[in-house]
Amino acid sequence: MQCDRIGVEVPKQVDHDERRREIGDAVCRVMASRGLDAVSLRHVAAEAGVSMGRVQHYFATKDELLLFAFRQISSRVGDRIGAVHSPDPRTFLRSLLLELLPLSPQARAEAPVLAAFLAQAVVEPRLASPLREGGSQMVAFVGGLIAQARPDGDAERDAMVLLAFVDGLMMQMLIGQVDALSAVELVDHQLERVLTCR
Amino acid sequence: MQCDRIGVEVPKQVDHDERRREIGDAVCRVMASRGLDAVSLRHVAAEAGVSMGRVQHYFATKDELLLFAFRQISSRVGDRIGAVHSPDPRTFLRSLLLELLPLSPQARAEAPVLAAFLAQAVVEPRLASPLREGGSQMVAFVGGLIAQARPDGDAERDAMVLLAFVDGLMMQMLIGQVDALSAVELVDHQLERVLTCR
DNA sequence: CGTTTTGCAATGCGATCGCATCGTAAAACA
DNA sequence: TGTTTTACGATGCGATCGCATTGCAAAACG
Repeated sequence: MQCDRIGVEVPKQVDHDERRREIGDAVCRVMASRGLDAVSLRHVAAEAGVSMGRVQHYFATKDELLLFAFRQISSRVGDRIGAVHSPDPRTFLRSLLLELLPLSPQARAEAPVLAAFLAQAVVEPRLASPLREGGSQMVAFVGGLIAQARPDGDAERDAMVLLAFVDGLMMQMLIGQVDALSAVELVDHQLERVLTCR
Repeated sequence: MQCDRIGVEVPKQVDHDERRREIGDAVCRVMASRGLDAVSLRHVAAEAGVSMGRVQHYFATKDELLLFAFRQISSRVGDRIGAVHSPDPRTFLRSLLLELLPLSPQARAEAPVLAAFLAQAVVEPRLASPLREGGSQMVAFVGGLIAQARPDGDAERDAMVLLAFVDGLMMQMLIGQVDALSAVELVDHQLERVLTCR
C-alpha cells in the first residue's frame, strides 16, 4: 500500500499541518475568551478536545505553540486583508481599513487574539519584530492607495495616521467603548478628511 | 505616647497607604518589564524588596493587588493629564494628546502598564468598565476643546477620532514601530487637519 | 509476514503558583 | 506594667504549571 498522499514526506496517515492548525485554533480560542495567561497546555488540549499528549506531540514547547498560533492568526489576518480589492483606490482604502476592525465574524474572532499578542509584543521582541514588519508593509501599501486617490501631500504620513487610528479604534471596540456602527462612521469621516483636505 | 500622625484611624507606626503604593509600584514595574503574566506575589515582593508575607499583609488576594495597581496607574495617568493646562484651546489640545503618548519618562514608564491592562480589559469587564468611563470623559473634554478651537463640525466625533488615533499611536510606539519624533509630527499633522478642515 | 516507525495516551516530576497558618517582636493601650 | 493589637517573616499546602518519560496500538515498510 502506498502513502495516502502523493509527493514526498507526508508522514503516515494524518495531516500533520492540519493537526497543528487545529491546536493553534484552540490556542486562539482560549486567548480570545480568557486572555493570554490562560493559555496552558492543558487548557489548550481541553479546548481542542484532545489529550495533552497530542499537543506535546505536535509542539515541543509552549513557546513554540504560542509562536505558531501567533503566525497563524497573523497569516489569517494577512490573507483576509489581502483578499480585499477594488478598482477605485478610495473604495479599496475604505474596505481595507474596515477589514482591520472587528466587524465581520472572522475579524471579531481574531481581534481579541491580535490585541493580546500586541500587548505581549510590548515586552517580547520576538513578537514585536514581525508586527513591525507587517505594519511597515501596510503603511507602504495604504500610502500607495492614498497617493493614487489624492495627488499631493505626504501619503505615507497619512497612511501612518490612518493605521494608528484604526488600531486604536479596534482596541476601543474590543473594550466596548465604540460600537460597530459608530466605528464605521468614524472611519468614513476620517477617511473623507484625509482624502479631501491638504 | 501618641500616634505619630494627627487625626484618626492611622494604624500604628507605618503609613498603610504608602506601603500599599510601594507594592503597587512594584507590580507596575514587573508588568512593564515582563508583562502581566509575570506578576506573581513572589515576583512583586522581590521587585519591591520586601517579603512575600508583607505583600499578603497588605493585599488579601492577588486579584485585589492587581486591581489596586490598575487604579493606581489610572489615577496617575489621570493626574498627569489633569495637570495639563493652557489658555489657548489649540495648545491645550496638543499638550493633552502628547501627554497620552510615552514621551516623558513618567509616561514611558506608565504606557506599557496601561497597554497590558488594556489588553486584559478585553477579557475582563472589571477593567473594561473604568476604562470606558475614563475614555468617555476624555471624549467629552477633548470634544469641548475642539469646539472651542473650531466653530462648527461635530466636535465629539472628532474627539473620538483623535483619541483613537493617539491610542493606536501609543501602541505603535510601544512596539517600536514609531519613534518619539515621528509621533509628535503625526499628532501635529492630524491635529492641524482636524482643526482646519471641515 | 516481521520489523520499524509513527501517533499518540498516560503518568510522573520538579518548579511555581496563590493562599492559609503560625509565630513573634514591637508598638499601642489600659 | 501587663495586655492587646499590629505588622509582619516564615513555613507549608494543594493545585497547576511545563516538560520528560514510558508504553503501546496501528500503520508503513521490507
